Amino acid sequence: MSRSHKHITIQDVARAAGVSVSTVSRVLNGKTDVAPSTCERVQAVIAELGYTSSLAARSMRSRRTGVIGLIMPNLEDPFCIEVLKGVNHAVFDLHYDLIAYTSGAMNGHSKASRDQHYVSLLNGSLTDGVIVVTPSTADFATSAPIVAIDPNSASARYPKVIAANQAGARKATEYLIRLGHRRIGFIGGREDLQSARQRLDGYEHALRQAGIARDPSLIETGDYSVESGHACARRLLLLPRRPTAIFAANDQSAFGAIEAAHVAGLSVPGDLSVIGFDNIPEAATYKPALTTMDQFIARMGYVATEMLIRRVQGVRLESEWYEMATQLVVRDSCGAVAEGTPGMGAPALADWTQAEAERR
Amino acid sequence: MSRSHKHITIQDVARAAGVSVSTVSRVLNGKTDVAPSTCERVQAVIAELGYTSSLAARSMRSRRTGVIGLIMPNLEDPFCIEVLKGVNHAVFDLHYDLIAYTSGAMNGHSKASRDQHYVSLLNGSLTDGVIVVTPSTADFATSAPIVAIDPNSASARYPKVIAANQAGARKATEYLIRLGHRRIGFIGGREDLQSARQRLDGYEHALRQAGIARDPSLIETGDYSVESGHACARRLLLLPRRPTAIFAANDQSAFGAIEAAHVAGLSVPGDLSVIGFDNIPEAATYKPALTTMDQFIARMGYVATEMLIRRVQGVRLESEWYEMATQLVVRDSCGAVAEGTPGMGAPALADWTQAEAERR
DNA sequence: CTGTTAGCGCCTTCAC
DNA sequence: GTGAAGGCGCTAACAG
Repeated sequence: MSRSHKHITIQDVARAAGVSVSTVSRVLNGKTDVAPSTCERVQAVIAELGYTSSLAARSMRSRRTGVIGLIMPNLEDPFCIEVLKGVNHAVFDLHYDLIAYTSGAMNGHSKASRDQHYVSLLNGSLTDGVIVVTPSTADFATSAPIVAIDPNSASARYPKVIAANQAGARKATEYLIRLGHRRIGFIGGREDLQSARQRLDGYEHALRQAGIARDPSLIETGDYSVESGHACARRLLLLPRRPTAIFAANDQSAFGAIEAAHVAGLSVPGDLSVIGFDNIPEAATYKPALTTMDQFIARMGYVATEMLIRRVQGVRLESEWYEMATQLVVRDSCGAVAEGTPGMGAPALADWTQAEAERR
Repeated sequence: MSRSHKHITIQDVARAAGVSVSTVSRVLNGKTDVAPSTCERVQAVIAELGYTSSLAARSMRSRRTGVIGLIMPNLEDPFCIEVLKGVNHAVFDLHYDLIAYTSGAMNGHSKASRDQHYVSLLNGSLTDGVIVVTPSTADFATSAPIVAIDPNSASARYPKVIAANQAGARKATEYLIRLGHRRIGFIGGREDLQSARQRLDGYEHALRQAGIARDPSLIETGDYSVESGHACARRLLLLPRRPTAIFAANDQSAFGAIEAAHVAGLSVPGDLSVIGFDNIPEAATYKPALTTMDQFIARMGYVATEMLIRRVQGVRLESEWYEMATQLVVRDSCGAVAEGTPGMGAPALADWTQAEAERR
């Protein structure tokens, strides 16, 4: 199988088969103008030598490489992982290859530096096109097809797929209202993301619709992390009149909020209802299982890949913009507001400080 | 920022800076023999044009590309995801770039076809080296450095990192024994994996040590999936004398086992103790939180990356073989065996069929 | 049908 | 210090 320790190239194949490199190249690319006998012989040699053409060389010479790139800001983020799964799936179905690219950014690499990496990949034309998750820039210097998932700016000029955030957030809030809640806290996310703003919109819209007065103190802004969810929820629960429900704009914030509730000695959903957004896999196994808005993240990845590959193949997209519908997933973290809910109208302060003290 | 729609190449930079391409190449690669003034000017032009050298061209010409590859068999697998995180982290710390490669395998692509992809990547010298997770082949036809994580065969000739599976499984089983369990079921995994066999070894070793007779009917072989864990546990629980505890050789099997227990109307850990292996993130949030052996998967990825990069840089490894220690993580899925545990000595059949019927 | 000839963008001698 | 020339592995015109 493996005997040589040197790269074996198209030349080696040509020599072994007694033909020229171009002939080998032809059979490699499935050109039809090759004599069957020659073709067969070359195939045999290729198989025997275990030769595979170099992506680097190939992509330098030809337009099409058959691989698409995925650029993700943060591999620790379940959202990205879900996207990755969906893209992976699509790439498989469509007979492409995937190269997932990350500049190792976990703690905020500078945007400029990340963009540098993006361009590097694109510029290299290593890939036929690229999917960018929550891009930090609205404008890439490249001619290669790009599709964005959950872009940060409405002005992005390339095709994008994004969830129906406004409608989803509205539905989530309405669900809480239907459960009898009137004081509903909101934990938002990174303000640079379009989706975060849309979810806040949806929340406010639902409240207005229900005739509930807007209370700015019920609106917290975090960064979509568990920690920030915890911190935001803590502030909410310390309010003179604490909310009976919290809508966290992503699942991780919701986890943080539930954590905070437990620290405060509040039970979920008994004393506090919490609804999330995303429906990441952990939501189903969390304790309590999280009621949330599914935005079908993996499917977003799948759709984005389809769009990209269509563009790569020169097909005009019927729409530059795909909106993924959302769906309420009812699990165990929300309940109807009880008549005499403890804490209703009083801060959870007492429980909290006691609980905190115990943790020391 | 982005104005041109054409790839801008080193030539463009050279022209704009009024120097030759070789000079640009020199400053690009930090050669010292360039006049400071020239260097500065070139840098400025590079920045202004937003130029980045093409990975494809670079990797074709020079030995070092500064990127390492990661080949994973299956993105749906939490194990792989964890490895990915660890590798990503290390790559960041060591100032390399990462290209994660997957042949889109979810449903078993043939091994041959996957290997084809592996070789393609390696052969292309796009990367300086590659990390392979649970490789399906013990022998790659390439000279590029490789490090394997959790290899399938002891005979693999390249450096590897693997958990102390035997010792870990022993500790897990001993823990169950210490809890008073005597009938301990085992749910194993893919037999092609070295790790799976080692875990079975550890289990049997611990039993022998404790003077517990070996009962082949207590040993089930699955494939590390939730479904197979469920199926295996079902068989175990249907035994004339069902086990009071189950050691599942990975966390997903353990989840499946817990599922099966619930379907049978058995509570965990009340009626049945279940311990896993891996400590994937879901283990902590599962209900009940899973007691398991931590094998520090992400750290395995980190270590593998360090080993690989050391090899890439020509440093001789002190050892070709890194064994990751394991550690017991006690959570809520195991309990002491109760005196009159219901079902002890009797199959769970009655409950089962009833429960199954209800699900229809 | 097949071989020959140009490069793709870049790095590396080797001159000047 | 800097430029010119050659070639990495491959594909895409051209010739035969």
